[in-house]
Amino acid sequence: MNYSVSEENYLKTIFHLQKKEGTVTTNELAAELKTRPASVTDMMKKLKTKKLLHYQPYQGFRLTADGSKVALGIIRRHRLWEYFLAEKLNFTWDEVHEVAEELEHVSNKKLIDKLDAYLGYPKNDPHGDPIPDASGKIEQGKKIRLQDAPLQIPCRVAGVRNQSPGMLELLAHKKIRIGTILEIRQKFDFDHSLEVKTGKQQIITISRQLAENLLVTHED
Amino acid sequence: MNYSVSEENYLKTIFHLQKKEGTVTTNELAAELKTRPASVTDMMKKLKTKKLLHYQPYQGFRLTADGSKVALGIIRRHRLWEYFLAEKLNFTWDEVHEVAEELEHVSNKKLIDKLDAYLGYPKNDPHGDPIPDASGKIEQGKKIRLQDAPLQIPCRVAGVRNQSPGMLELLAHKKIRIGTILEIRQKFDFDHSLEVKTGKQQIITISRQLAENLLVTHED
DNA sequence: AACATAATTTAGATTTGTCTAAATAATTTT
DNA sequence: AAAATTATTTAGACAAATCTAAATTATGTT
Ligand SMILES: [Mn+2]
Ligand SMILES: [Mn+2]
Ligand SMILES: [Mn+2]
Ligand SMILES: [Mn+2]
Repeated sequence: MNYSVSEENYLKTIFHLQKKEGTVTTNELAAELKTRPASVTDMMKKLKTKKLLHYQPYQGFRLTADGSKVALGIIRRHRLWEYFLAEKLNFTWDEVHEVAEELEHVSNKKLIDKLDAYLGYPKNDPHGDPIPDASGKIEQGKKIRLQDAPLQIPCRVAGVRNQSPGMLELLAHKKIRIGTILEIRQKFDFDHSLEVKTGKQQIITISRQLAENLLVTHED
Repeated sequence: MNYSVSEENYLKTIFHLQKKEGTVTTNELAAELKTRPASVTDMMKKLKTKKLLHYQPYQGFRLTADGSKVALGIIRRHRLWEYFLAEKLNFTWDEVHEVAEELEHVSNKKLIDKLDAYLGYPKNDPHGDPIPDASGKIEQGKKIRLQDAPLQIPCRVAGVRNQSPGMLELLAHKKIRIGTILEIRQKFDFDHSLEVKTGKQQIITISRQLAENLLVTHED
């Protein structure tokens, strides 16, 4: 019932990767965790014997129901701490991830549930990602890329797919944050750039690269 | 500059033990950490090569200045988290230690300093122990007469009000020095004598005259 | 289908932290 | 001072997590 820091980091990363495609490969996971494929194989064998993973050699892997449950617990802790750091300790949203990466491994249930209550049961972390509740249930607001959002309909920035310093710098410059309301006025086929109206009625231009990495939900 | 959870637990425990007596022994430390003497010896060698410890085989050990500095950092984190848990998350004072035992190992300086600020720079943890500041300085409690110290609470001999030869002879005989830890077990109204437990777990009797002239501070 | 390339696994080594059992040193008792 | 006891260290082993290099399996190309 208790997992090592290393096991937890593997489980969480597999959970995220398998959302994008059904199944995760050895090299993919090694790249994401900055480790070697041989190390991944070793860990996959271990997680399989613990029944947290479906795995047959050369076939890729995905979490079992038990594995997903463990992963959701880690993600809950990670995102609650991110919220705490941003909301209570005044960390900026690009600083919180690194610290939460360590705090997430303190797995005392009472601590996390009390933290949740103290924070007022927040629904989303500072990056707009949903926070699983105490039972592991996660609210999926259907996030789409700004690029794919309909014209003339206001939507709300709910997350980013990329947290590179360059991206964050650009967002800061354009004054776009989680929660910012955007409405696409026009799409230009030539360079796939967008002309967008902000909540403050300013007209700005958003490049294809940025529009691909901005996640929005329907405003309501 | 970064230490493992295990190294940190050793450093912190040595710091606490060496306060009671100048030097710490292998068995003492093994008992406190619930490990084996052989494991302690292994770790002592490692901490010595890292220059955190003074250690010669069979001679016991104590922290170097560097080692104490690291230990104080761990104690600062531990006690700040204890304060947070009690004050903000409504943990009771007997629950906080166990959780802080894990949180103390998240050693991000910015996190701890921001937490400190958020909590309003508390001076003491929920057990009354002083919290070291960001530079590692620890506030020593004010000196009171042993006679006026609370029962069942360990305190530290910090001075004497009287330095007559007779007093010093008596102190030497009872093996009481500056730094000795004493805990009052019982106060007798008839003659105002005290039954006191020493740091070495010996039970001794201290007369009214002596108790009036011994100055102690709250431990730690 | 055969070959080349890429992905994955295996074999064997390393580091960290722990353990048991045996050897050695220090301390206490006689 | 010798013997007995206790404390400490050493030797050798093990589990966890990682690595490199080599072997194996899968995939893509001609
Ligand atoms: Mn992590
Ligand atoms: Mn996040
Ligand atoms: Mn600890
Ligand atoms: Mn405390």
